[in-house]
Amino acid sequence: MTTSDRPRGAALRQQVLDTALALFSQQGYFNTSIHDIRKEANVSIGAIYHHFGNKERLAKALYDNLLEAMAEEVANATAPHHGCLGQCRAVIAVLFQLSEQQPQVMQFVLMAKHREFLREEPPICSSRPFAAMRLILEQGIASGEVRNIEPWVAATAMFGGALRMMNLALDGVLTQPLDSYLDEVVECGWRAVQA
Amino acid sequence: MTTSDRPRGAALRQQVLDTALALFSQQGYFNTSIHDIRKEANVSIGAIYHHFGNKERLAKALYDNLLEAMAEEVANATAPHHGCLGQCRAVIAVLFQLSEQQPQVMQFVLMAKHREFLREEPPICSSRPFAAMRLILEQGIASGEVRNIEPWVAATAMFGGALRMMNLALDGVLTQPLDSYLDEVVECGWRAVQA
DNA sequence: GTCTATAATCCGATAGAC
DNA sequence: GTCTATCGGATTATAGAC
Repeated sequence: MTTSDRPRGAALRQQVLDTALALFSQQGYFNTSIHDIRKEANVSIGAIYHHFGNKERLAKALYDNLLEAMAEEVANATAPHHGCLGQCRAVIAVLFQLSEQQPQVMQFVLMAKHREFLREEPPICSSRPFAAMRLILEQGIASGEVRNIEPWVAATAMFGGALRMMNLALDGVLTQPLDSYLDEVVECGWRAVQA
Repeated sequence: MTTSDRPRGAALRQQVLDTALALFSQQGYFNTSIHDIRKEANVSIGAIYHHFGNKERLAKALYDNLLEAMAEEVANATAPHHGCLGQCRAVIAVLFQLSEQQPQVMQFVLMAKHREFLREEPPICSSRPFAAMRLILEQGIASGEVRNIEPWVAATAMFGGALRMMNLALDGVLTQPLDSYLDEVVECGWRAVQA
């Protein structure tokens, strides 16, 4: 305890990111001070500012990392599938899994209002994973698997229910694990858009 | 200008609420100081604290007022309808209208993360309008109009797409007015759940 | 009820030693 | 790179006159 268990270098940087994620997702960005992070991560204020410059850039680094990782997960999940339904199901399945296994990540990446603290950030619907989801529906329309409706409507119809279920799960409203609803949620989304 | 155009009494109170809504919805709760509200509303700090006690109670008063009003709008919209589809359509129609006519209200009531600044507030999905939406689907299941699926799944499938479309509209992503998507959105939601 | 002036606190960020 | 100590500023809230 006394003899500096403190991380250093890259490990320190990661420790700060992990702690920031935990606190931001639990309390929100504005309810979390740099001092809170310093204390919880067992590092110094100076180290945090050395690595990240300021509080907003810390949040941005965290957001970029996690969003990119999520985009990768989504891309990997859909890769094996070629049909529109299969891809949609894979996306929802991986999002549900992430919501259960890394709820803090989903809370921070999908449910937070980033634009309140990351002033220059575009809306999340234009980010990589969401663009991928919209593209899947556009391709489904092109191939005739999906009805010929407005692409935004198709994407929100297919995934809107799933996203709201994730919201409920993260808010602790659901009694059953999210995975147990997967089949029904996919079925509903697909019925909404299928040709 | 000089001779005190300032509101007083109940008018002052409402002026503060209106200004708080505008600033909270545009900048977020934490990016808005009491002094910002004081300045924009053309009232004194003392008056604000006299009427509301503190910043959080101001936000709570605003939230309660607007949520209650929205619940009323939803209730009034559904009242003339008896079938499940008609009620669902009426709910989405009124939510779309409110999103266009009072975007700040929808931004603050539906899209903000209240629990970050209203610590004791339950999740919004348990609020009156959302409970009403879920009830409509439960009744639809009971009457056989809706497939026999988990009520949460049914409610999120029916309304999740519409809520995401509202999100897109409020983020300025959509080019067309929200109303123009109404038919397709309702159609998708209903296909998702209909028996 | 409304006002101004100010108190008390907290926070983000920096300085400078090591 | 990491640390501690501290600064400057902003914010919430209060005090007390009117």
